[in-house]
Parts: sequence; C-alpha cells; structure tokens
Amino acid sequence: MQFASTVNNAEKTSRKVHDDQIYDQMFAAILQQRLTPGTKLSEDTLGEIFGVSRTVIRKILQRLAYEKVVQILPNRGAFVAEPSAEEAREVLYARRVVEAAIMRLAVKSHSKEDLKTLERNLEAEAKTIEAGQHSDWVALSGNFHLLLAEIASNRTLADYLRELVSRTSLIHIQYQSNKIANQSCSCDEHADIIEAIRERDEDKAVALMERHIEEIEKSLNLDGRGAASDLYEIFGASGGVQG
Amino acid sequence: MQFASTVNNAEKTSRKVHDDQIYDQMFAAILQQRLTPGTKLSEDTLGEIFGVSRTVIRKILQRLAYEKVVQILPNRGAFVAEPSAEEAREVLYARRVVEAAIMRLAVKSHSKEDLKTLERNLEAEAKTIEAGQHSDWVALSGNFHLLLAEIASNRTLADYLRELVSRTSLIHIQYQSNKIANQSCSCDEHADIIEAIRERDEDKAVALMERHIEEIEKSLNLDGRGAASDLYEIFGASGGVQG
DNA sequence: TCTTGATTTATTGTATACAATAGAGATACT
DNA sequence: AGTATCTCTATTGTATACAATAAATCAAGA
Repeated sequence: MQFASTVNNAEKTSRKVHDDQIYDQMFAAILQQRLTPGTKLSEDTLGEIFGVSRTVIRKILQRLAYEKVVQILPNRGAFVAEPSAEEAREVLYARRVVEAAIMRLAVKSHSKEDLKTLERNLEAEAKTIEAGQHSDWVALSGNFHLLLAEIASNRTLADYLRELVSRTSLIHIQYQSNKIANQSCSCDEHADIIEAIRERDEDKAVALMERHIEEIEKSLNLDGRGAASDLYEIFGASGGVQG
Repeated sequence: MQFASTVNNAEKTSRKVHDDQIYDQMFAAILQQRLTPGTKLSEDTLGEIFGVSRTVIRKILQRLAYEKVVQILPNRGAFVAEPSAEEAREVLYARRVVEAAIMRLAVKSHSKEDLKTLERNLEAEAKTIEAGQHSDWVALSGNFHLLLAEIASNRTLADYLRELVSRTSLIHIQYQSNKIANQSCSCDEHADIIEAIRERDEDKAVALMERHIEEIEKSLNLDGRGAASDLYEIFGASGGVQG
C-alpha cells in the first residue's frame, strides 16, 4: 500500500533514499501500532536491525521527535510518544483549523481527476471495514485527509496536516473508547464530504469537515484520567489489592 | 533583548542548553539579516566558531532545516533558505488561518496581565520605530504575534506560528518593496488589535488580524520575478551590458 | 579562445572510538 | 526488613577518522 507524500523533500541521491526508507519503516511501524506508545527505541538495536550506524539512526529519531511521534529525553533516549489528553485536544483543535482552510482551497481548485482519486480511496476504506482490517482502515482514513491537502496544493498546510494526522493516530491508540461504533460512520462522513466538494459548496464542505473532526474527538476517551492512571480503572476504584 | 519561547523543550541538562544556545545564536543571526538568504553554512567553519564538533552543528542545521529557515542540499551542505514567491504566499495564507484561530482562543482566555504584556511590547515597538532601529522592530513585531500565541495556550498552534513568523522574516528580506511606508502603520494595527481583545470582540479581533496579515502581504513585492532574477531590474530591461 | 575531459581538492556522509550520564544492582548500615 | 549510598554497567552524547561526493582547477584538443 502506498500513501500520499510519505517522503517529503529528498533529491534522489541513492544514499538519502536509504535514510528515508528506514524513516518510513519506523513511521509506519508506529502508526500501525506495531510500536506502541512508551516503547524504548534503542539506538544500538535499531542500528543493528537496519544495518547502519547510530549516526543515521539518531538523525531519523530526531526527525521523528520533531514531528512529535517520538519523544527524546536527554541522556535517556528515544521513546514512542505518549500524547497527553491536553495535547490530544490541542491537536484536534489544530486539525479543525487547518483542515477547514485546506477544504476551502480544495473546493475551489479541485479537478475531476481529484474527485476520482478521493472516491478510489473511499472504496478502499469501505473494503477494509468490511474485511475488518482495522489498522489498514486507520491508514486509509488518514490518507483521505492527506489527499485533500494535496488537492489544496498548499505545501505548508499539507506538511502540518501530515504531522497532525500521524499524531492523531497515536492519540487514537491511547484514548480509544469502547464505543468504536461511530468509526464506521466516518466512512459515510467522508462520502458526504466528497459530495459537497463536487457541488463546490464551500461552506457546506467546511461544516461537514468540522463536524467530522468533532466526531473523531467525541469518539475518544479524553475526559477520564490519562492512560498512565488507567490502572485505577482496570483494578476498580477500591482500596488495596493484597489486603 | 529576550523574546518569547525561543527555546522549546529542553530539560535543563547543562549540555542540552549549550546546544540550544548555539541554535538561538544562529536563528537570531538569520532573522536579524546578519546571515542573508543563500549564504553557505559550512559545518567546519561553524564548528570552529562555536568550539564544537561537526556532530552538534549538523544536529542544529537539521533542526533549522526542518523549520524551513535553512535548506540542506545532499552532498552540498546547508544554506540560509531563499523562499520562493509561491512559498511566501503559502506561508502568509497559513498565517492567516493559524492566527485567526489563535486570536479566537486569545480573546476568550486572556487576562489583564496578558493585556499589559501586549501593551509593553507595543510601546517597545513604537520606540524602535522612532529610533529607526529597523531590525529590532522586525523582531518585536514578530514577537507581538508570538505573545498572542502564548496567551491562546495551544502549544501546537504556537509552534506552527513560531515557524511561520521566522519564515516571514526571511520572506521580508527577499521581497521587501520600496513602499516600506505602511510598515509603520503596522504598529497602529497592533494597537487596534489589542483594543478589540480588550473589548472581547472575537469577530472584530479576527477581522483586524486577517486584514493585518493581508497588509503584510501587500507590502511585499511578490508579483515580479523572484529575487534570483532581480538582475534584470537592477541593470534595466535593456539588452547587452558590454555593447 | 572556447569547450571538453581528467585530476585534484574541499566538503559532506557515515562509522567508530571515547566520554559522560543515569539507572540497576550490590553492600553496608540502621 | 528497610533504607541509603556506592559501584558497576548499559546507553547516550560528542569528537574524530575515514569514505564518498561534487565542484573547482587544470590540461588538452578543436
């Protein structure tokens, strides 16, 4: 599966590409939940796995840290990020803002070809839902938003959105509530958005998108204590365990 | 002069701080136009200047590159960025979007103390204009916007704005037109914005901010050929020089 | 004289060696 | 037994050595 704009800049020198391949693998591993929040990312280990020295691993970790997907603690090393509930709310607010702007641009400037691309993505989403391939669906769902950013053709906003989408994936992992029911709704919401774009109804498309992101936020469990304190819920609110 | 949030994360290990000091110096040098767009940033030279190895310089250059203040060309090295006219328009559009959102938050959540901070900054701006200290004014003017981001207390948006403001400084250097007259107006525009915030008139404050950023864009010379082709203007549109 | 090509040189890219730090574990003491 | 301190070890942070690349210089030919 190939998604939009995984690699950004990179004039294609054979060496640079190698770096980006490792980056892509780590990035994908985190978003597909094969690396879960809090996991230690040892430089030596990663170096051995990918057959490169710590030098190049460190560079990649710093990039991931800048994108807030990884957290680097001085003298302690790198860990898969564990976004707080507050950070989650910030990210979703930022997404509402950025995606509304992208939507206005996309509605104005989209071509028929763009609509087809969106529809192809939508079909793929539907298939993964039917097949119950959850992590594939998460990726495709994020990709829908990134496609819109590409259509809007504002590189700056697109870069921000890419960052926000990947952070949202991490947030989903940490704060997914049991009522995942309305995640399948999201597919319909995407369909409605495509329709509004086709009609070139800017305000409607923006409203739908804002509502869509609100739904995402609602589907999260941001109110209780954070994931770190979940032990209280897990073991019930009662007193001692050994007593 | 100390500006808002130059250093972001940095748990204060003595070593980490050292890195950030070098980063701050380079960042400031670029924004104060002591390093102009296109300047080569040699790793060896910078290492000698700051008394560290290339390792740490490379890390800093990569961070600056991620912030789009520096451009890294594979096997060629790092250069102070030379934003294109298209990039300039993108950045200013992104600013309009991000700052409108920040403004809504700031209007809602500001304290009296915040208003005083903004007014102190405004006074400092006025002084630098009187004294004709142009580069100081540019810095303070940018700082006004960063203060608003702090008041809004959405770290994600604040980080984006910080990046956008520094890129705007570079854009100003490359595309400043001769009609710098309305730059002094900006000070008044800031004053109006503070007033709207005090009145807690959200829509008015947002409208003023959007207009303010449009003014900034208007004051730039984005329509003609880019800075690279400026030689044509400089030597006139005529034919040969030697003939 | 201008262009084309090979050679040299300067600079970046990567690996590795060494230094500094933090955490784990052991030991001594209360 | 529990706590505090010390030592040791594993890992990160930094410097440096070496490899690879690109551009600058120089030479040769048209």
